[in-house]
Amino acid sequence: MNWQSDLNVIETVFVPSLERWYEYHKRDLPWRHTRNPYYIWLSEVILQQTRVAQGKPYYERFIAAYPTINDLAHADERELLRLWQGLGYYSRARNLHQTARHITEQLNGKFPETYHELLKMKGIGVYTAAAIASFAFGERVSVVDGNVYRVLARVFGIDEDITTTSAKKTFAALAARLIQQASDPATYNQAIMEFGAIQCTPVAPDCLLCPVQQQCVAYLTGQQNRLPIKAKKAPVRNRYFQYLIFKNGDKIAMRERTDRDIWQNLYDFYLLETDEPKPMLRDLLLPDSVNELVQQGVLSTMPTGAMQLLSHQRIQAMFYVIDLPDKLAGHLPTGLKWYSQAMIGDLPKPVLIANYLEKSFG
DNA sequence: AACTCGGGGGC
DNA sequence: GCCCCAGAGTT
Repeated sequence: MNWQSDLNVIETVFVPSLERWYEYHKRDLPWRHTRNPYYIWLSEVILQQTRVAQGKPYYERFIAAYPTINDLAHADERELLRLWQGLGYYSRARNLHQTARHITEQLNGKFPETYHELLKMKGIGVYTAAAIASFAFGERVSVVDGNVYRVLARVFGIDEDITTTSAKKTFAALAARLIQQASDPATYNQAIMEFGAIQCTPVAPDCLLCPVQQQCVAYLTGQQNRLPIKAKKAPVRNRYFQYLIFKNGDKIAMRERTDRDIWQNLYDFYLLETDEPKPMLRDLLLPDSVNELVQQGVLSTMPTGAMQLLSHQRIQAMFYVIDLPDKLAGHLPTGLKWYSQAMIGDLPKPVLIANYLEKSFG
């Protein structure tokens, strides 16, 4: 079935229907009370792959901590990551910082105002560029996010796999055509996303009260639960982290993660990763220098375990606390540094580590 | 085109 | 369990 044959009929009904629906059903969200491109940008980056309910408190904290892009540009990166802690995808925070500096220093503080200029910024891709361009500057460019894929796939009965490049082109072309019908591009873009989030939900969409029910191919053919089509993701990778937590008095040894891996620029402890579970400290193959520290230290508490589920990894961690006498405090493995409890509170940490610290030392 | 990058919430 | 969330960058 070719959706293009029905497009002319549907599009003139679909767009105004969504705009009307939005006017009545839209949520009152803080970033909807501004056209300041800096605030819009901040909200959009926070909301990438993140639910509104999760991102909202972060948005409030960020605009309080960094009221202007100039403030963000001059922020301490560690403090910024600490504010971002728990949101995940930490490269978003690093790119945010980098782009704030770029705009402040290279662009003389002038925020890019067009879709194409916005796309050049680090951390601003096709979705975010379209969102800022339309919301802040009124440009007639269409956003295509997860909500839009779902709504369009259902209403227009598109059964291409949305993870493929060709499908992305199909949806982008359709969205670009639809927004030509919009009375206001910003309102329409927000409307279709809000509609996907509230009405045309992934599971159990509210078709009975849907304003475009009679225009929806999926509803009319009973395919709401089949569309959109999406290829399954690769299974999650299992990883086993053995953490050695060196203590000296009230100080704990931590290090910044700098490898090309998860949690870049966040802080954790001395880590030995193994390819299978190693619940016994004595089974760990440690470097000689580290092993010597372990031998001379005191295993001060029972080892504890924890699991952290990411979207693409399942991390099973063991935590071994080792008390070091003063005379060995200067012999930490490379990269580790001593931090007092108060200092650790200011360090950005993965949720796995923050939870552990809270439970064991909080 | 495929991989990688977090964490949480809903069912 | 499984899916998805106002995606982007790298390989």
